[in-house]
Amino acid sequence: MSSNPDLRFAAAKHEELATEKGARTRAHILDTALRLFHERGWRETTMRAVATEAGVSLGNAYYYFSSKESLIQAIYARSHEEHADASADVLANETAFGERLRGVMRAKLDTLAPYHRFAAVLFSTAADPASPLNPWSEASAAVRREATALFGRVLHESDARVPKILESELPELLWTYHMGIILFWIHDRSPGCAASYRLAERTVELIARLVAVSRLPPLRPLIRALLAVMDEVRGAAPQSAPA
Amino acid sequence: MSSNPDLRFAAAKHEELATEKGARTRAHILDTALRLFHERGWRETTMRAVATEAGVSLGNAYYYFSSKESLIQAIYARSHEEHADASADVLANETAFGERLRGVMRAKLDTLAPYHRFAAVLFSTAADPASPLNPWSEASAAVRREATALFGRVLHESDARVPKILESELPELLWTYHMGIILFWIHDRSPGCAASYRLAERTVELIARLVAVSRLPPLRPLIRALLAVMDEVRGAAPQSAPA
DNA sequence: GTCTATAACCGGATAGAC
DNA sequence: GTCTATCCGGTTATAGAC
Repeated sequence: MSSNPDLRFAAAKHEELATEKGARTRAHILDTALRLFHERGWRETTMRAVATEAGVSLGNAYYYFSSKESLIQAIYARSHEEHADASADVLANETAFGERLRGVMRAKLDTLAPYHRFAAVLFSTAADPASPLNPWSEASAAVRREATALFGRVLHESDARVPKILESELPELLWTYHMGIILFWIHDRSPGCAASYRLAERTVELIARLVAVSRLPPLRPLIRALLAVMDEVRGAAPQSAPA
Repeated sequence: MSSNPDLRFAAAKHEELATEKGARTRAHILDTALRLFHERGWRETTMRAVATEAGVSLGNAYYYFSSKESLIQAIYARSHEEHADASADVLANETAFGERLRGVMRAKLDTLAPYHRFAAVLFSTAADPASPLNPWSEASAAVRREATALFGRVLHESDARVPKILESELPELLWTYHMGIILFWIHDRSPGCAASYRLAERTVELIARLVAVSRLPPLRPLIRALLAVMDEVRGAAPQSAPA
């Protein structure tokens, strides 16, 4: 995993290939940034403040993180790992499809919680097709693949029986769904993001039901049409990230 | 419409209440900005360049547009009006639901075309919950309502027969769908955005079919669950826009 | 080569005079 | 309503230390 240059560019460059001290400096800057983002928010935290608080010069901070955004990229990768860890338990012990999905979605919201304060910026820069943070960008391909695989495990090691044509596509559909929940969560101002948890519960149930009825004959052509659309979407828009 | 302060704040303030000259200056700055965004892109166009090209000082440009983003807001409102105009024809003459929806979606893509070059920024800032450009924000409420009403006309003046419980909610679902198409379009790099048109065609057909089968008894509980989720989503996340 | 620092550049935004 | 002058913060150039 950490050998993947897309996902782990900075880590590979500094934590593996470079010196011990460099790795520690980098980690320290990242931790400091994370703390300041929590305390003050994203816009309110200047790179100068991050550098000062971390006890390094501004130029040095930029040596490790090429931009303020790239700090987010590092946080993004960290969050994904936390989610995978938090999902391990349900994935190992549950067999019911609905329960597995519910557990993974809960784990997602749980692990995201500490980032809620500045998640808006994370997502909004991620929405820019030109940004490497964009989920469809090359830079994000590795994380996206891994996350999709996670949803693949939700499905394939479960008791669910779905039509063959749908089976291979469903993980990606589930990943897209989970992005939708995140979008909602970003806007969620309810205490403890309770609304997001509730929404996840309901939609998980809805999806479980949809999966259950997916074998009904009259729905077959609809599913086929849906998959055709997905192919279409996947085929287009593979832009790289221009500077 | 222009009496609505949310949608038309700047316009109301300057085009209606202020002087002739001020209105002309404002329009000229906006036109200049639009041209420069086309020619150079968003990031590459500086406020200084806009001011210089428009023949005004930097401070003066900021007198009319409180931020670089607020230029986009003005463009956003303009685009919506263009869409409504371009949709008038199909809405007046077509009766088949699928055809009406197809026409309105085509009109959307047609009218959006000139903005494709810098649409990414438009959308990415719009994804920020704190941004007034956000479709769910108070500032956008008026445009959203109008756009939803447009999709209401697509449905209600058509020949489609849908279950009662769905009838009142479908317009908002269609609006959400149309946002999804826009998201795709933003990423679309195919010549003339042909992929987006194709996707719209396919999804319109898919939706028409879904609407047609929506009366199947076994789907009734699913629809009910879907509507419950929509209620949930609507209830939450009504954040205002902090500075 | 790896790391750190200082000084400067650039552009968004604001203050305040006219 | 318009300007000039200035601030502020992201980013870069570059020089040197280890």
